[in-house]
Amino acid sequence: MRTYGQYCAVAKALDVIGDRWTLLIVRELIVQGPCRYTDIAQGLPGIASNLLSERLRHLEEAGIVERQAAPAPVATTLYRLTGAGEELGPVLRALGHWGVRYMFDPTGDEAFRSAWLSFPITEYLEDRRPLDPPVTIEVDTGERPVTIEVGDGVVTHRPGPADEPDLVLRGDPPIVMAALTGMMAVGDAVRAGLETSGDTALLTRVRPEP
Amino acid sequence: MRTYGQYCAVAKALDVIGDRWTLLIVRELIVQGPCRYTDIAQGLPGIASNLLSERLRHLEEAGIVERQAAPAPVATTLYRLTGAGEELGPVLRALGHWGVRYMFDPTGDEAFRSAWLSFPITEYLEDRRPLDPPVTIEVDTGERPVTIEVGDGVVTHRPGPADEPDLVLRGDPPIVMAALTGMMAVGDAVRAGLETSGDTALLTRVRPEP
DNA sequence: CGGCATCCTCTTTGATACTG
DNA sequence: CAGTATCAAAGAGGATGCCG
Repeated sequence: MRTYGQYCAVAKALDVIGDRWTLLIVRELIVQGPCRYTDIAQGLPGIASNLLSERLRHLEEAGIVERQAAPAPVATTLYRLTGAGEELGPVLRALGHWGVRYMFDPTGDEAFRSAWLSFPITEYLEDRRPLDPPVTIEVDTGERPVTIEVGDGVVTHRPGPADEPDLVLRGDPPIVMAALTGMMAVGDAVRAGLETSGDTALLTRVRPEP
Repeated sequence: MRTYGQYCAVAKALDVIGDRWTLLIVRELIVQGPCRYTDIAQGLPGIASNLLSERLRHLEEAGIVERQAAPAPVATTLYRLTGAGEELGPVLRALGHWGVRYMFDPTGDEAFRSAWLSFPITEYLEDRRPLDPPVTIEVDTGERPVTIEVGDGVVTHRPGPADEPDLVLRGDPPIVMAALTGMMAVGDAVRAGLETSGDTALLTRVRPEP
């Protein structure tokens, strides 16, 4: 294991989770919850199987991930974060917060999983009118749909379609991001390819202050 | 440039600052402020010169670092963080906060710069008795001394010795860290090699709640 | 000196194939 | 499904040389 050899909290953190792919594995375990090897792999398009295997072993030795022996019916190993692993949440949120600036560049042929929206949603959206009745927004980007529920001052989200959405946003991930976060006016977003159904005025409920 | 090719805020952040050494260069520019190539290099023991050069170029292209042409007398280039670079502060603080858990292992022959204490100090110490008169603590680890000033509810620190310290802590970095943060009782720390002069009871002023 | 560029060796990675 | 095995390519680390 290659270390920086520095007595510094930042360097020591990077010694443990600074290798390529490592933090993205933690990301998958945070947004997906405990899951199987193949679930992690499909959330990390491009990773080589040997690397995923090696990184998981390293994370286990470091006490960040633990593998849970097969429960009777599933008969497979589950990977889950330990307490120390969960405590990496703030690191990932800080990275995601900083990285949102790159989400509005036109995406070429990048991979996308709607679970990754978790970071922008929890970091950027807020319930700006907590006293108004709850609202459901469905986001549909071609991948799995995501449902955002807004009400009582909190914004939550979950995978899957909404039963009776008040608003549906459909389009490529960057255009949906721009519309959700207010980087682009709804009219401009629609002209750029966003499809909507429902009350687009509801977006002002969740967008961050300009 | 190698990217993850994922439309995800975290992955895109790591595309830019995920390479080896990159975040540590940003760390140096945060704790040292704007400085010269050699100042960065001496804060990064072990880095190869070509890597530092390449990373700085990359950071400049990414708009995280800017180089300032030689002011007349110094006749050398200064590197400084841009706004986007400063905004990496929360990322480094989150990493440092998480990494403090590794600061209490016995250090073998790790490099140490007292400027690196900046992260534990600002993350962990607080003024727990803001109404008491101000207090000055000097930390001396063999490297450059650091002075911590506590008063009016804020904890500040600066390089260099204190004029009239109320307390001086002297010893190897891990033992000083343990004493400062309260991971170890003062008596145990002294038995483990800590030297003190002044009023060790002042430590309760800054240590985090147990 | 400060700020690199080059060359060389060694380690890590990425892509693919294969196995219990 | 959950990995290992193999191997070519890329990157890291170290030494040295160059140039204002």
